[in-house]
Amino acid sequence: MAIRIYNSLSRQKEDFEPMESGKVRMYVCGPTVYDSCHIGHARSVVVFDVIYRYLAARGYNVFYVRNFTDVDDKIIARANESGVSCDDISERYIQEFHEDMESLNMVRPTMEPRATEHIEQIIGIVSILIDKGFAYTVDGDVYFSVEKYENYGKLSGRKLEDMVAGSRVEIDPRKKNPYDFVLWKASKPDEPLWESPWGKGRPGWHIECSAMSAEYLGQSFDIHGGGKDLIFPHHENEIAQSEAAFGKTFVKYWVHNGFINIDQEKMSKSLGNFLTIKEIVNTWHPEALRLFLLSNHYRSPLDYTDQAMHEATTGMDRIYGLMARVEQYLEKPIPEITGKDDLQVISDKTLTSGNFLEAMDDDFNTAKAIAILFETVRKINRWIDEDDDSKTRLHRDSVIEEAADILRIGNILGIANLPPNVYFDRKQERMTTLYNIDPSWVEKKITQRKQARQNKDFAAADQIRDELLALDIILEDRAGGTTWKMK
RNA sequence: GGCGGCAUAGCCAAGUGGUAAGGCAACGGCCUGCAAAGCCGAUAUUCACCGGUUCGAAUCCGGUUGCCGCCUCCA
Repeated sequence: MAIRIYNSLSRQKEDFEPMESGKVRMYVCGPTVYDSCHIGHARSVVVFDVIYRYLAARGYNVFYVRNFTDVDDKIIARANESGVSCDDISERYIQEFHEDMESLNMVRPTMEPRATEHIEQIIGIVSILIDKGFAYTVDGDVYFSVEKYENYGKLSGRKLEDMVAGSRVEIDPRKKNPYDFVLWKASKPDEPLWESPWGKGRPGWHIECSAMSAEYLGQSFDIHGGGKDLIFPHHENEIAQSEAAFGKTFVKYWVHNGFINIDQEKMSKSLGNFLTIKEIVNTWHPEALRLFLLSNHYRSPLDYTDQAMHEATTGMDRIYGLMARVEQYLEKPIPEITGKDDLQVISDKTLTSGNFLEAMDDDFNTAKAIAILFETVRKINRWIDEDDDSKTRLHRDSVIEEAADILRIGNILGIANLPPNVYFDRKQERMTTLYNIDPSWVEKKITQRKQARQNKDFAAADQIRDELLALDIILEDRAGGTTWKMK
């Protein structure tokens, strides 16, 4: 059973066969580090995180590169605005990016190279392109000549002729074709610069990815990913540069994730509807965000709303609620049940529940995978319900087996891997802070209510419960005592 | 103007030829002092609309309508 991946280049799903058997080389465009990361970055990064985890779980040895663009007009603008160096800006946002990634439970890529650390390689490729006649210099700038590369437009599905006709591109008289793009920019005052054969300057945007991917993955590699918006011009230009320079197929499978809207509106700075990862994670549990992001197919657009996050939160509560219940049922903590096995290889035989692998093999259908996860949750809840009356624990083995599946599936989706009490404690902490509620006061109320219930004074007990409910605090009377949670 | 995508229950959403997953919400039942949680049950004769192919279509083809994205920095 082969993994099938939708290839943006061929516009169809293809059987996945890596160039080198058992090994996958994957490059994903990382952020330009001039500002905080937003939910759009989160989606891209979570999608490829799951793809990475899944390929690893399917037994591939995955070499995963995600770059930082740390030299760029926007970084320079930021630096000049705030009177600090470009390095200060990029350092600061790289660090912030790593914090965000950690909060989202992201696996670190094999390499996280920076553009500025590969100037030598960039100059090397630009030189090759000039030597081969694909690039030309003007006043210290170097441009790629799109007309010289015959396949220009093959990824984005455009023809040069069509594009020039209805073009919105400003005409730069120094370019031979309006779609020629800059490989090397002559430096202006107050800009970072490097020595080059064409004078002092800095790399253009697209060339760094060609240079860094070649450096770590080779001139041909398996998977190149990024947001849909990067198809044109960024990835189109990468193909042109790399294939022109190296004379071989650049990438076998192009994978692009869809965009996020906020309340049905395109997210943009001008509309002021930008949501940073930090803002979201302050309000919602990071795993709820992951669940939300993975609940749609990765190529579809996805609408971020408070309601959607609420639903995802309820979903995570349900999963962790089940896990807590399993612990109670088996009288041991979850990690003991399964053993701690991060990214272990899984096969048809490993998983007993549903067709998780089938779902994921089909172009990483995480929505379907999540459905299987919930079906498993329901199944286990049912078994435990059935066993509640008996001392025989008839379903004990099945519960163990399928609870382990939940962890394995969760491990690939990057959710449900916390001990349940940690999840609920953190959630409660976050909520009580957010709502400004004192947990010890709640405990006091619960004790009062317990007293009332023991005295069969249910009116008083219910009054306390209503009082707490008014503050969005929900009580649950369980065998072991009353627990509470925030709505 | 060019290129591409989407339209499935109140909402979100999977499903690309064999008779509609899953989640949220709401409803009925079990459980409970009552709740909550959990479980069970009933919920789309039907997949924007029209036509075609087929024994059979949400799924393929043609057309219509509506929404969206890219073509400029963008995940």
